[in-house]
Amino acid sequence: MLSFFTVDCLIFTFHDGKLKVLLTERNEYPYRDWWAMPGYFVNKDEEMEDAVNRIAYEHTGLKNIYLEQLAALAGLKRHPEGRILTVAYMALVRYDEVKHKIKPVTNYMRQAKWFDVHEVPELAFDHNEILRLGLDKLKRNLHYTMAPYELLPEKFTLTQLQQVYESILGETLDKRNFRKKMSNLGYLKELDEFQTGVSYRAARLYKLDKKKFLKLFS
Amino acid sequence: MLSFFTVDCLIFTFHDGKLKVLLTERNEYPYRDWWAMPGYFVNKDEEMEDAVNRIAYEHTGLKNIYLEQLAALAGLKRHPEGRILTVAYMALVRYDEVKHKIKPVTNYMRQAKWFDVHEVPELAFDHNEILRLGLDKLKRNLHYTMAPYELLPEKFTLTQLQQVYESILGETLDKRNFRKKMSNLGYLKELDEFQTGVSYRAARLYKLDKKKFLKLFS
DNA sequence: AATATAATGTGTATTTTTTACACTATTAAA
DNA sequence: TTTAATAGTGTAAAAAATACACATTATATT
Repeated sequence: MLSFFTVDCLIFTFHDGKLKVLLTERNEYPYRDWWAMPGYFVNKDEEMEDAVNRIAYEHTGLKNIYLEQLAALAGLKRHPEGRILTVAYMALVRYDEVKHKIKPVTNYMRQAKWFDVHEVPELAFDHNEILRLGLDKLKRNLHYTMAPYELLPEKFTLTQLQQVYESILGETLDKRNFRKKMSNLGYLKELDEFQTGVSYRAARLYKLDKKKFLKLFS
Repeated sequence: MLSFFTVDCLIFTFHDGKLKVLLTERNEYPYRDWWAMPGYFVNKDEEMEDAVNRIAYEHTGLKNIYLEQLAALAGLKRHPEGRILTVAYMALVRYDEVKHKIKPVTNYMRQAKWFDVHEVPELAFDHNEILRLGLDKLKRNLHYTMAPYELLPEKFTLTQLQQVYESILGETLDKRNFRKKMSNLGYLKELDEFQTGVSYRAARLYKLDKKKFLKLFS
């Protein structure tokens, strides 16, 4: 009737045209030296979401990030010392906002690293399964949620947006059809600004019109 | 770091053209006399899913039912005595298979009753919110899951199937278009059997071809 | 036997959405 | 000025979704 209680958090971002997930190298029994998703015990008087935000903050320096609950896992055999119930979340963050080179504030992990979601090694506990759940949920809800815009900078190009879609769906999309559809949806604001620092034609920047988006999906 | 640990289970079925949910009247502090979804503590050495199955069995007499996890809720203020983490599930059962008039095997509840999902009173704890989650998930996943066929008898009429869709979507559908689409999907087996016991033209019975369904959605 | 009742079962035309497909324009660097 | 790299654009065909109404059939009633 009583159980240990942890939260784990998949932290996704988008960088270099690819969907990435932040993993940490464990420094503690069990699964010492294995890669795992960030996670830890929920404090006695702490709300579960606050615990997730705390853990995400420790790894990214960001507060008030986008969170979705994925699942509760409570298998008696998850942990050698008995049941440790964990509630898994996924967080979406903008790569350009992340404070990199955060020094580990705890000693239960050594380093954190962004992995391409399709190049993830075998992880501690059931974390590969949780990653699958996260990717599935992203994919299933892609068309109804702001997820793509939580992964991208506030101002983004249509090519970047298409790459987000492609990396979540795991398939390539036709450029003309993609742009036609996005512009028909009507919730992208075309800006009078352009990409800078590229050595080829600069693409126009867009941003999400949240009001129109929400009007459409609620 | 330790928390009490319960499971709660929305049990849905379909009867008389309507989607129903099983609720119980509590006989215990807190929320004594309130209606609530079935749920109880998970035993120390019991898997979480086994606990859900146990609770569903106590209320329906059915084993091996269709279950989906909805969410974990762990608010510090859910329960006056402190945090009680609950993992909410939904179960789908066939009304014709349910053992009705099950006598309460426990004394923490008085009676159980099927409610039309749109005529549910104010419930104990956060159970109205969980019901919303369940209905939302049913709706969102309607087209990819076997949910409609878990709610209907094994052999069903197209009208019944359409009623399931309508009650989950909360809108009426065009009969001819619905039938055209279902038959195009190709996973319904048309049987040479007909409804009995009706005082009007008997409708043809169908059943789900699980193999074809799974081939399509995995 | 005739009639009333209640639900079953069926087709077509229109609109909307999705798909397939290739070249010119622009910018910066070499 | 040439090269390299990506941006940006339209049309035709196919598929899917929508709107819409009546004849058929089984039973119950008179």
